[in-house]
Amino acid sequence: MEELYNPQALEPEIQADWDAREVYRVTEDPAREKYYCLSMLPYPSGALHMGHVRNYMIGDVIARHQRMLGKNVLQPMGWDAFGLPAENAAIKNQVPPARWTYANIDHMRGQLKRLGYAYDWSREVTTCRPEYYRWEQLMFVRLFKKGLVYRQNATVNWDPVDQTVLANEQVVDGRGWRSGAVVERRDIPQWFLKITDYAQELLDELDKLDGWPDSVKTMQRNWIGRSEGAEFSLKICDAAGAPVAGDLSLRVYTTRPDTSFGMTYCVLAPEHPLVADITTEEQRAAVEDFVASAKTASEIDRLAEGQLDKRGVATGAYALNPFTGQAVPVYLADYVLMGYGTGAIMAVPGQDERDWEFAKAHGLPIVRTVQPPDDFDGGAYLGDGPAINSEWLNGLDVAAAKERALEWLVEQNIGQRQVNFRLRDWGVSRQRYWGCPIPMILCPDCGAVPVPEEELPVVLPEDVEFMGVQSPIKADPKWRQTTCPECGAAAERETDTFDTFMESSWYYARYCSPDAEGLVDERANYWLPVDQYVGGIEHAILHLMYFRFYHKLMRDAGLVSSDEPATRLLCQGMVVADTFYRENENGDRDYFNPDDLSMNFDDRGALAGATLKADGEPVTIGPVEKMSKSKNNGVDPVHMVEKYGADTVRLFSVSDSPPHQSLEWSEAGVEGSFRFLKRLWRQVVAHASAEGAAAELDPQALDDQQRALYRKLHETIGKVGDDLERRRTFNTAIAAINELVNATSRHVGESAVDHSLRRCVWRHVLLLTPMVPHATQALWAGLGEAGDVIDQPWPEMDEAALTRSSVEIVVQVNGKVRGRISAPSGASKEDVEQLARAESNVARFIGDGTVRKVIVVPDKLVNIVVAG
RNA sequence: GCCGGGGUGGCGGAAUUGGUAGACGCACCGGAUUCAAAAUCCGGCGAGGCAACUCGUGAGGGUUCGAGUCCCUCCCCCGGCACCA
Repeated sequence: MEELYNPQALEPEIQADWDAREVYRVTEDPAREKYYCLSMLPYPSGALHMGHVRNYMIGDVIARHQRMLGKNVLQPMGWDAFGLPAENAAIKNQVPPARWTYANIDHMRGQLKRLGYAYDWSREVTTCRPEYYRWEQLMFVRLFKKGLVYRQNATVNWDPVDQTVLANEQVVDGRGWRSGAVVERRDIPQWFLKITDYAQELLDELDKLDGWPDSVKTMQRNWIGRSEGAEFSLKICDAAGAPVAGDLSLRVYTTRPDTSFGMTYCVLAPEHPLVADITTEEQRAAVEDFVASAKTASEIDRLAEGQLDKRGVATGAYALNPFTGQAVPVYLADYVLMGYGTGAIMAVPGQDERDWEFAKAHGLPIVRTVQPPDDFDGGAYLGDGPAINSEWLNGLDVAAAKERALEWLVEQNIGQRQVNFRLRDWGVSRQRYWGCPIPMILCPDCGAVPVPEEELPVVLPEDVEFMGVQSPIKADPKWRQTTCPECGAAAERETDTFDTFMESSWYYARYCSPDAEGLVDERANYWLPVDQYVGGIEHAILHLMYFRFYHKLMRDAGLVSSDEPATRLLCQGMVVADTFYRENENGDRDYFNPDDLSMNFDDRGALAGATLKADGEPVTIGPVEKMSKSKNNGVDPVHMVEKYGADTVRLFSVSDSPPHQSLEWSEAGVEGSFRFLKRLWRQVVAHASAEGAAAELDPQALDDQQRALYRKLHETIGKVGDDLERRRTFNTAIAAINELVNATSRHVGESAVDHSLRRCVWRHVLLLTPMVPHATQALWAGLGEAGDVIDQPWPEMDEAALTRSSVEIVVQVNGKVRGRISAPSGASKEDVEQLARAESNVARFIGDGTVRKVIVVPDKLVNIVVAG
């Protein structure tokens, strides 16, 4: 065993050994309890950053701990390899997206291995490979046949110069990022998955996900946005309430049918199909004008410009309020969205803030139908109260009036109870090249026809010229042209590709049977559901919703048997760091990397200033922010591994804050972790060389001091296990181990029992193995122990070791600590009280006062309440 | 605006069920070692006070023998959603 801790020498050696023996490879074994620990797969952007390192450490600690607890642990890794950055890189570097992606994967795999993560690389998944995406295509074809897929027009950003669709992030200030042309909104046909069919189940089962953070569940609930109300029809009429030609009617959705008597107008969304039919001649020009302006200005643009005023126009038409028999005007306004409910509303300004504002802006009447409290002086009243101005509803509270109004609508046969969701169907078409081809054929006669299953996969050509304007498969007639599988006529392939969320919606299942002839095979049911999923909170809604949805699709296709894909979810915090910048002449900030700066500290050690090494001039210290390229505050993990070794980087990345909180990167902190490992190493080496052959410890032979250390050991075992498994607070687990190491180094006894005791403690470097697997392996071997640390059983806490003969009890007088006493463990209330009163300082504070009450918390605390 | 999570020393954070506030680490200070430095080891480290003590967990109030923890009012920060009828 080396005298000095030398991670650069020992880590690669241990990693090569793991690799050669494939120690993290697992197979299904029904006789053993399984544990599936999964971290969200990375996009192969080029190099690992600190965020990756910390994220994967969280999963690695859990996986390694579970393995030592005896479980059959699956921890896989793969690559979310399709996506826009590869296209951007292709343009910048003149490399085909595939080549750039595969090179990045090779590089990043090497980096992951250097950090020592316990992955089963035999199950690696790369989503841009046909062996992977062919099954995604098959699933899509089957979903199409099942009626869960449809094609419909949807709006995209269209660059009229480049003649291409742009992703939202490619639109800068309303212009195309390359061409600079003003981007248009254009409707083109796109593919949708019917996630809304599963809205209710996706909502209901959130209640069963006890192991998911509340924040994520709340976000999903809001996103699904279930609301209960009524849908009903109103007849279109003239201003006098007389019927118009064509017998038109308007259907509206409301959550407040109780307020129907207060309807003073109706509103249609600008895109509503009824608009053309009901608009009167006098209003036609104004309506067309409004519809055109509503199309150009997107909601988001207007929000950004603060234009939340209620724009709208009268159609000239009227609708008959079935409750009152009165005709109310029908307006058009862009505060009503075509995509929700029926795209039309009854407006009740007395009870709805948006309607109130519109009514005020357009001079429309307002009728209150719920009596507000006397002190209410606002506009629309949204609270509870008795119904007023509502004939047969008058006097009922909101809930009762809702029910009564609903019953009435059903009796009249004009409406019914209706549940609506905000959740939209999932648009999966992307007009990009670097994605999975959508396996559909567009036939002029038969329409959209799926590619026959036996012809899958539809392979995306990888060796292409790609300039970033036109997708190579859209540009290539040979790729496009095919024949219709149904009628045999000439037809064209769909040239859109899937949203990359499609690949990341089922990769976790593919890992279970990576070579299956199908999406998955029966092995999936051994591993699924995932026991612990780890990933960023930014995926709280989209990915984690699609992931749940796709699991249910696979379940309903008979592929998996569970209802939910993951039982426990941990969303890790960001890695953040100080920023440093100077303002340039344009008023923009030029950010500097900490590597290029000299830091100055004040008397108290706080960062007081920094200067650029290059010119010696000061820079401004900015706020602590997420490590990023744009803020130039990133630290290269590889550089850190070269300097300190993987174990130090691993240890620090989980030491300084709990996993779900952000971690402030501090090189001084990294050095602290490094110092700890060096200190541990020195002590174990000293023990192994001087006391190597110590006998097995006999707990009965311990004196008080020795027993105290032995107790500390077992307290630590208990705490670390609990922190790693239940609480997932790795920082406190590490702090506890730190305390144990400190206590052991202070233990100076030299007897044979002391030697045995120390040996017993040092064998428990096992507690650090999940965080620091290389160093603990070397120490384990150095202690003369055989085998791999990663396969040692997790230490068990000895309850008997925790017992104490006497305990220190805090004595309070009127809630303030006035003394400490030593009492036999488990002493009676009376005995403890007597000891407490006898303590001199306590006695002083009781003085002549009358003791009113004595509270005793056994073995912990006494509080003596004194009056006077 | 609505929803969720926070606010504790110079800093990151700990305090798990209402029971000793500040574990552990960083920074800093003092000492040992050294020709010297680095490294290492020992000690100190919330504020005020010689001390006894007093004060102290964003602000104010409350419940309690006892509140960082529970309740009410308010301020600030972070994240999500944002005309969803």
